[in-house]
Amino acid sequence: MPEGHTLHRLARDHHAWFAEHPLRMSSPQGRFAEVAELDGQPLIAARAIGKHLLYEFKDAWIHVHLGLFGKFRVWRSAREPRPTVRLRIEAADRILDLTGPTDCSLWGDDQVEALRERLGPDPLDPEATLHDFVTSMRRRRKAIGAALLDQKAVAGVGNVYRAELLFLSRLDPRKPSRDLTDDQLERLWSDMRRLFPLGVRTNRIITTEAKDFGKSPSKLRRDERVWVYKQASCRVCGEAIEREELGARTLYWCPSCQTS
DNA sequence: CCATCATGGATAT
DNA sequence: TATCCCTGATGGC
Repeated sequence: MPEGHTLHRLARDHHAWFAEHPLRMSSPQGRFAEVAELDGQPLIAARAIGKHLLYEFKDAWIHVHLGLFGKFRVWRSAREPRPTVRLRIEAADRILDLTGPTDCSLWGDDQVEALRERLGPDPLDPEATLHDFVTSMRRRRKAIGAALLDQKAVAGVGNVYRAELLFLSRLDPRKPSRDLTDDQLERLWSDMRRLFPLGVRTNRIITTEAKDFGKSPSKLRRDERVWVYKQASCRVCGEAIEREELGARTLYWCPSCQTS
């Protein structure tokens, strides 16, 4: 679940549910007990940058990073938290439980600023530009397949979108990032600008065209939503999809189509 | 019941 | 590059 679109969707929902409400804040598991210091304060805003989620309060932030396992659950009536719940946010009509995040600690403005500086352009940030992206990608010495996962290069891309973006551009994942043409970088950026908002709206990663299946995007089966990620054979040429480690994650790609 | 796997990333070496 | 962390769904026995 957690690529950039997930965090932006969470920020949107949590903002709608909780902003300006005084909230109960607790950490039943105890690992991030410090969040209870904000108990009773109103949430000013919830927002996402790349794969990071930030809750803004008057004098502090809560920073959430889901990692691979982090998950939110929402309840509409009272219930005991499971013992693994690391953050519980409670308003009058809703309870939000967070399990398994790598982080949900209290942050100051300086840490938030450092995070912003550390991350590359986020395609879901309206102020990010193609120029930012091109400049950033041209600075990398890595293969494009590794650079897309590097949050300092571009923020929010995860293993699924990486595979799909490379396929949509028919790019060889091993091509050095800095050797991509202007057109190739522009295609990557415009695909992210197009697909990530769709991911936020549907809460799913969809890179195929729903109309090709005669369905609405939300009706697509899991295997219809993507071109290559965890697929056995290529939708376009029928060749076997390869899987190999690149950038410390399993990359899925079509060696016969992705030669640019 | 147990092993395996997962859309991530920090840190040590 | 290797190691570690965090949870829970799944599938094989």
